[in-house]
Amino acid sequence: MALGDRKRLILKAVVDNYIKNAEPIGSKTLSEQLGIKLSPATLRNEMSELESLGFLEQPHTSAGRVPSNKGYRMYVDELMEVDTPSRSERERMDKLLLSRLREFDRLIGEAASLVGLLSSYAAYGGTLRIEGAKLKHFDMILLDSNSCMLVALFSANEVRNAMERRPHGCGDDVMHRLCDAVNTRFAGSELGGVTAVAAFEIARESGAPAEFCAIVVDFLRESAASLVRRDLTVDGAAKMLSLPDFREPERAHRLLEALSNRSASDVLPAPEESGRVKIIIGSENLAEELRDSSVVTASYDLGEGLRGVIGVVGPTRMDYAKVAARLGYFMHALEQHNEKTNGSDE
Amino acid sequence: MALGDRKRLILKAVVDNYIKNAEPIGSKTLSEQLGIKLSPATLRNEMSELESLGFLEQPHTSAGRVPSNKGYRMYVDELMEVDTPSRSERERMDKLLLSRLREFDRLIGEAASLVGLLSSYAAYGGTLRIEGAKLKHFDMILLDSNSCMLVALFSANEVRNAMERRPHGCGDDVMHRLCDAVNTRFAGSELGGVTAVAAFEIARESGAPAEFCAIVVDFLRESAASLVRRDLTVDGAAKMLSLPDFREPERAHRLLEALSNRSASDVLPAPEESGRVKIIIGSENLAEELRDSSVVTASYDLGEGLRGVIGVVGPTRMDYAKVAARLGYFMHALEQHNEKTNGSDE
DNA sequence: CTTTAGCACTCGAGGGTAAAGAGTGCTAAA
DNA sequence: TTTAGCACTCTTTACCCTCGAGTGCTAAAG
Repeated sequence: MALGDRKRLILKAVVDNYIKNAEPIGSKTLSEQLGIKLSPATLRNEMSELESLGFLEQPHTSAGRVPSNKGYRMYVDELMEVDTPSRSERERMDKLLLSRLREFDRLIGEAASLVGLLSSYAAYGGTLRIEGAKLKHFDMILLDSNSCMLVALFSANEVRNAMERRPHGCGDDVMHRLCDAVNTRFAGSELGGVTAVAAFEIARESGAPAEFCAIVVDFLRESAASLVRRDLTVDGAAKMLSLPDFREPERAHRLLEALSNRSASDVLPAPEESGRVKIIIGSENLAEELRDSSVVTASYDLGEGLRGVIGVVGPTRMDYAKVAARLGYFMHALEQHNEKTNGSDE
Repeated sequence: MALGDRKRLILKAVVDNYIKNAEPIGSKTLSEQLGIKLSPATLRNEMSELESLGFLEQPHTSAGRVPSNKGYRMYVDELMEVDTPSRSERERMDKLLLSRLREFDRLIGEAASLVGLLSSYAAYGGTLRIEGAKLKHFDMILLDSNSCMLVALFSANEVRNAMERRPHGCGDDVMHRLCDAVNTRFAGSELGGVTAVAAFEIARESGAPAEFCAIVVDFLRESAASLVRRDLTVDGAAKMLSLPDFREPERAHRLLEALSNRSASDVLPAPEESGRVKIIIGSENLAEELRDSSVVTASYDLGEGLRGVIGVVGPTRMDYAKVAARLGYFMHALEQHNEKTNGSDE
């Protein structure tokens, strides 16, 4: 489907214009805006052909043309120009990155928010997925004679803790042996196949009550499970209400409902190759309610199973170039920083 | 401002009706719905008086009447009937309460969500405020020769942790002394006036590098600060778009923007006496953008400085009786449970 | 004195028509 | 191959009209 240069130019102009103005564009206005000199009549012919090729659509007989999903696809794949983030935008992203290094999930959530904000419209969400998280260390903090705190440290520095009643008549030495038993047995493993049997064995090895060991094992299993997949918030959806695309309230309603009911992982694709920006246009969306919206996503993979996707959701008429460039920039910065840190760490 | 019994009855009927149907009610329909036999003409007189007293309003000359803010206030304070939660509603709330005991902030957030859901419309948020949180215990988990984890346990079982690089050439004994020094100095205190001087003193007592002690002190201070006030999520706002009150898109936009930009503590009042349900109607709201919305809130106080408010936001036409009863029920259940637990704990 | 029936009046909602405007496709000339 | 001209289509907007719900007022009835 090689499109002639002139058709490509015209298609690009139509999409650019529609993204900017949210209104169908006709031959006359187009002829004024287009770089090359072409009469409205010629453009009418070209546009009519682009329509029969499936790149454009007419809302009704006598309106201008609007890009079809196929048209957006072509635009995104071949036509759009890179829209480099401005200096101040880059600074905001860099600053966010540096300020949230300690709290990774907030970082990802806020990054998505910021990108949505920078592209001046759209709602955004993020998914965080830690695959094969390994237990690095288990410990207990003995508080007093009848309470203690369980602490589990996993790869990617994820921590989980829980307060527990301390078993009666169980000296510090027993508790320490329990810790050691858990660590020798589980440290470095994925806790995938932890069974209740393990609790008994640990109890035998350490001399701690079986009941308490069961609590510890459950804690470990639940903690590990809670790491596997975490959906992050959808934010900024309200902003979209002011977009002309959502003048019909029911369309707005549908989208907002979808964003608040569906989890981010429903909306966003599975993480891919790191740094990769992916664009899902209208009907390409799996979720029924998003068929007239688009999603721009970027994947990251920071090692240690820390992978995920962040994404920006907006109408199909969204400013793909802008969003993609900003997501791309952030991801690039994130990975660069990660490499640097890991380099000095290991 | 003692209102005659008949006027009270009429006002109640008008508000009830408007809450249900979202449409102004006129004398004729009212006369059909009212218990006592009164002709439309009589009702017109009464309603006209209620209007000049400020309890009712007319959207325009020839529409029915609608309650004013003052009318809602009267309704809420004296007129509305208790709307006891159904058995299944109570069960849902009880179940939520029991299933989330370990994660207090999630509990509060989800409770608000659930109450919003049960009352079939409205957005909801919650604020959690831990006042005067005291450090219960500080500990370090020594992972390997160059990393360790700081753990701080505060009252109300709030935990904070951070990974830190372990100072070079610093034996386990030094680290333990450091822990002890921190605990003897700070355990049981509010960490309000912790200064950098403390870090030097701890360093001197324990023999740990001053630089590392400074890191520890900063960690403690930041952790304590992060407990003081936490705003919880606003959820379910999208549902409100289907309410007839938000047929004008800009009104919907204004409210949703306010809910996503303003923090929950901006919208909700300061926590009050425990279990107290408070209703803020329309113009009584401090936040400008909420002047045509209402907020029903309930405060809790679980001791140990664990106080807060959860609230349901909706249009002024919201079903106050329903929301108030459900919030009240949940709070009651929460406090009862809390008393029971504390009773056996201490 | 209170309640009710009657009546003229007001105002918004809904429906239909007409004019305006934007854009198209087709044809024929450049 | 491009362009000018023209008839045609379709939406948007304005306007007018009618309908109906609801009101306030007055006067009669209880």
